[in-house]
Amino acid sequence: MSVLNNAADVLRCFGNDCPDLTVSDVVKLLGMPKANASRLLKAMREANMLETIGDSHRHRPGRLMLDLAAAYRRSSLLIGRASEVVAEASSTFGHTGYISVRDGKEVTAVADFQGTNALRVVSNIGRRLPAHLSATGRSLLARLGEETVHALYAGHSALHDLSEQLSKVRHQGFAYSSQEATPGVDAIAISVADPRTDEAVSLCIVYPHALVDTKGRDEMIAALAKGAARIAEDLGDSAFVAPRI
Amino acid sequence: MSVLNNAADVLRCFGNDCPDLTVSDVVKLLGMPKANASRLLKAMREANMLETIGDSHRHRPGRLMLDLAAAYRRSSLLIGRASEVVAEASSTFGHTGYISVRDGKEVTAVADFQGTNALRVVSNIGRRLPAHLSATGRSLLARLGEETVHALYAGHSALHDLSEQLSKVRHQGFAYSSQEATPGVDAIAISVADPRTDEAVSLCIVYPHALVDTKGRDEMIAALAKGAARIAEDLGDSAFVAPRI
DNA sequence: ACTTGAGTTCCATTTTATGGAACGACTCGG
DNA sequence: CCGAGTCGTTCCATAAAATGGAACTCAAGT
Repeated sequence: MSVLNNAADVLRCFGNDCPDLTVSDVVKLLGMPKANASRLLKAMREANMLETIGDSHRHRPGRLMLDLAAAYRRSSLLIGRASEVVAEASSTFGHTGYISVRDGKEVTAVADFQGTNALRVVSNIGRRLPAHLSATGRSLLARLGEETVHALYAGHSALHDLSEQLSKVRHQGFAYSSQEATPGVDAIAISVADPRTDEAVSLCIVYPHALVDTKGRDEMIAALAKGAARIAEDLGDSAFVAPRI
Repeated sequence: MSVLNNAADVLRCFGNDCPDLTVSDVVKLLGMPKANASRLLKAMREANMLETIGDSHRHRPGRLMLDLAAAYRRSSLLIGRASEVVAEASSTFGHTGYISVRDGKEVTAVADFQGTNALRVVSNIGRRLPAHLSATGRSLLARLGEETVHALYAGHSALHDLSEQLSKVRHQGFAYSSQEATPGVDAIAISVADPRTDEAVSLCIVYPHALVDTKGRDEMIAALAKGAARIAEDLGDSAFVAPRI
């Protein structure tokens, strides 16, 4: 089913900095004969996997794709439970929260809860980030064994640093970052898993560095920790480490 | 490219009340030989369009699909502008807001903004609703010509009622529903379009009926109307009707 | 009018999908 | 422990696709 793989490759092109695609974009990005690219996009259009923007030749994901992320969320008890916790914490503290999943060396947010404070971190749902460069990602990587992480990041220059960070996360029970991915933005993240389905998600709160002191941070960690601990207990996540602040 | 169509049909199965699919579900729903269903799901799995839940035979949309809704949002200036307006209104009034698009006779939310009030309407992003049964849908249908609506709803028993409702919407410049789709929930919706791309979106606020009187409702209409009017002006939406309260 | 670039269509060849049937894995009830 | 039922996968010859080079259209830009 090489068409399917080609179609998937096209969809993968809609990355962080590519809101739309033309036939020649696809030719360039995937190195495909343009006859194929043309027919492929046409077929994807007819299947509602893509749609053209206005009457231009630019394509974006089609209506069919709009509901799938929601279906993903609905398929997972774990995501639902985690969303309740983060929604509550986001509402209480006024900061933006996420639920994220890991996919190899990347993490993606699957749900977001906008903060209510005047100064808040803007949601970036649907953007893939390198797992090792964010608190969310590290909280998820920390769930993997030391060896698994080594295998995943074999040959990666950041492996040594990462290992140290992860053992700290494993010990603390939460991941923390201060102004790492974005200047002025701090994040806390706690992961929890559903052993029945092998899923792991990260509960994350992001907030402006200038607005929160250590005490405020610890209150948020405690709030997430409490919710995560209950989820871990209910679903039987024996690997869960209760955060120690 | 019939595989693509079959794959699209499978994805379409992830509707409102179907969080996951097995091979036999696909056989039943699509009337496909089970050999094909088995191979199709396998291929879709390998293309990351689907993934299995844990080690069961149940499938849900794959990681590849998670970012596409976000890519759709990013591809549209109109959605971005509309999101700003609704986020602001949602934050000001504390009620939940949406941005929705129409797809034939259905509407889907593409972005949502959770309310902050203790009693608020829970977001239902990614659920397809019949356009004629919601304020959001009617605000979008009202943009179509009378004839287009007739063609779209030809033979539909609700056509007569709908026509009346739509002419009211056209005249008022906004759509309103009280306890229509959900008991106790009211909604206001205003649509605006980008003539450059032929897109139309609906800006919508939903709120508990018991919490808002006519004055409060009119304030929200005014807030949405102001934002929508600015978008209409900036993008050149000449069909926009400024709401009269 | 000529060039350039993007997109589509054509056609013979190769590759892939199709679906009936056989097969393997698992569950339930006796 | 057996057999019926359900579910999913694999096999195979046939039928139906995708493939890619080249020709073609269309719309700028010079």
